[in-house]
Amino acid sequence: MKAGRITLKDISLECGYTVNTVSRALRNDPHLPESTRVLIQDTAKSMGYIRNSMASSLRSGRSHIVAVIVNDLHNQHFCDLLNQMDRELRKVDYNLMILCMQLDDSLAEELIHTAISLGVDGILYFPNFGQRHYIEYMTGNNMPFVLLDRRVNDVDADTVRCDDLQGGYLAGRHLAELGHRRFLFLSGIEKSSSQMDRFNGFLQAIRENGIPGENVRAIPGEQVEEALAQDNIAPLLFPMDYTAIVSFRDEVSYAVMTALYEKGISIPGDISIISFDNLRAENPSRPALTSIYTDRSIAEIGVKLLLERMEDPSLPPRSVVLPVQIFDYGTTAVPKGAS
Amino acid sequence: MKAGRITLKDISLECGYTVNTVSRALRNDPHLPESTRVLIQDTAKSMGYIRNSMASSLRSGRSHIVAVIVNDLHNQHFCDLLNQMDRELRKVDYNLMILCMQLDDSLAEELIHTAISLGVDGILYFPNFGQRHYIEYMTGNNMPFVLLDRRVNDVDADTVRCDDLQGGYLAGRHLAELGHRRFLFLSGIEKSSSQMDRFNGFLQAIRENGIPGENVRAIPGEQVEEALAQDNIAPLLFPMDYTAIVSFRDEVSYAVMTALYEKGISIPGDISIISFDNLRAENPSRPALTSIYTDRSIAEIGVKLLLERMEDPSLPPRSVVLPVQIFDYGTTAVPKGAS
DNA sequence: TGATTGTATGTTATCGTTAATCCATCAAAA
DNA sequence: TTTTGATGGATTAACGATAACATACAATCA
Repeated sequence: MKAGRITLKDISLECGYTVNTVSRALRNDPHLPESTRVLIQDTAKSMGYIRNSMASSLRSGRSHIVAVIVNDLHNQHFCDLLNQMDRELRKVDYNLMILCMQLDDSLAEELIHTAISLGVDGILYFPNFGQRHYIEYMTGNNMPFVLLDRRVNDVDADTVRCDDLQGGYLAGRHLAELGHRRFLFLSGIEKSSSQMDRFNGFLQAIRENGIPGENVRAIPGEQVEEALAQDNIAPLLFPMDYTAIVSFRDEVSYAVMTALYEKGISIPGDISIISFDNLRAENPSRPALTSIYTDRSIAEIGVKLLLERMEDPSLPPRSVVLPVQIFDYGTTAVPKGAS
Repeated sequence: MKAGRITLKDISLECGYTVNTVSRALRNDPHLPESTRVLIQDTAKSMGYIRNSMASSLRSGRSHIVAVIVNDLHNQHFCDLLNQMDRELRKVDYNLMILCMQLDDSLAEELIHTAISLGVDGILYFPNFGQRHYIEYMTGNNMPFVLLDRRVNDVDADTVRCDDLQGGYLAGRHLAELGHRRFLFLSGIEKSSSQMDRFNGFLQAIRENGIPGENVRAIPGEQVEEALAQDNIAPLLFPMDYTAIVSFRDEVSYAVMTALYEKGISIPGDISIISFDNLRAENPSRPALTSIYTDRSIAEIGVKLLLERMEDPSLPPRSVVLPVQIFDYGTTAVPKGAS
């Protein structure tokens, strides 16, 4: 019996072929005759051989690992996407490595650094705002990558994201058509392009319905996030000078719903609520919520673009904008007393 | 300018030291004089050097990666723990690689295989039931590992888990003392040791309070999970021959609460509900829920045990059982009409 | 003064795998 | 017969970093 890990050399000794031939057999090199290949593969299996990926990657230059860099794992929206990516990548024999920046934006560069150091073949990146610098870091190191969920201004790179402008528009039109005239808009983090687009789309829709922009009370994203973190979102909801709430992501909506329940305010009887993201599509354990989102294809398409980019770095940059839909799960209705 | 990645050799050429000296400088070898080290490090930095971890790991035998193998990422409980692990590991300059088995139990072996192949330094493993085989696979390959959240019968390995027996007991005692006599117990996946322990602890507590075991209607875990997946948990709740619900994990509890709300049944007015896991500890965006859990230390301690094991494989196996507490967030009360 | 120690480096040999070449052998084609 | 071309494989040289050992030179000590 051998001490450490079994290597190609051990197999080579065992079955009489050279290391090279063993290597090729285990990689299913078609130039080897069936019989040799089977013999070697069987021997390897019976000896409990496990390929040393580090050596393999070092030599071949490919690691078969894709890294995804995310903000954190507390957002179910992200987790769903990660799951889907993992599935997509596994299909084509890649591993997904999740690198999490723990809400600390400055970790992004370090994580990209780590990914490059580890020799991943590509990076899926959920950029926050103002991260051109990091993106140039990937470009400078010839690292294939795809931007997800958000576009980054003035950066010409592969991107997949939802049509946030349309999303905001749909939300606004839906509520306006129901008869709502005054709104509370709970923003996401300021300056993210998703945020801006959704807000602008929303404004456009209500204006088209003859509602002035002043009828929207918008709470800055920082305030919302802070309130959420402190489990104290109720103060943001008063005075109740509106009949409908639009919130930037489902997590916030759930917190709001809970706060309203506690005050005895009914949804959608007293207040309508609509939000973004696609929690519900993947996670049936949450209460239904009227929401605007696209399906999981953002993960699927992101992976697809990345694989293509890895294959051919000279491809022109592509940008995929996924259409969104409104899914009415019953948290919106005509405003009170207006039926 | 150089084409591919910068290597030690490039730095060596640039600053006149040998590759070896450069390598040592970048690893902060104390035998090098300050001046040389600083010079080399500065040169490396200005050239944009990024260490090739594959080559480094291959030679040194250490990858500075720890893998964690999880069921899936839909359970917020897991995601919280992962976040915490990541943080702990980053402190000591390790990377966490999350390998997800997509609810497909048979993937476990493949993922362990992958982890070994990638040369991770250790594995954090959330075992499901009946997985001695996989554990032996790690042992057989001299891979340091720690079992989390669940014990595996007859396996003598480092383990960290919550005291599920006590958890079940606390739940039972709490409800019995409030005056509840008939219960609905929504189980987790059958045969998991957590499940068994919680149920047994629960039974023990109510028996001590003079309540017969028949007063507990237990729904098998498979049925619960299936209902959850189909977003149709309501049928399990009828007939309503009980006044309190105990559910195996918070996700289920939320689904149940939603279902009850929809039927106009109030919590805790009509029905009390109590559950396990520690969602709330990390995620304030969920409604409060009377729940039994320990803190995030399961991640912290798991990482600690693993690091120790990696350092000294000859250590005797250790088993840490974390105490649990009941956190009463107001979803339990005296049964209706009993006050 | 010669021996010894220590400091600051250079040399050389791997780690395990894969890529690039090269070399037999044998059969079919010219 | 010689040429050509598959077969089936062996040889050799990397990939980039690190470990073990060696060396040169100065400082220290008996």
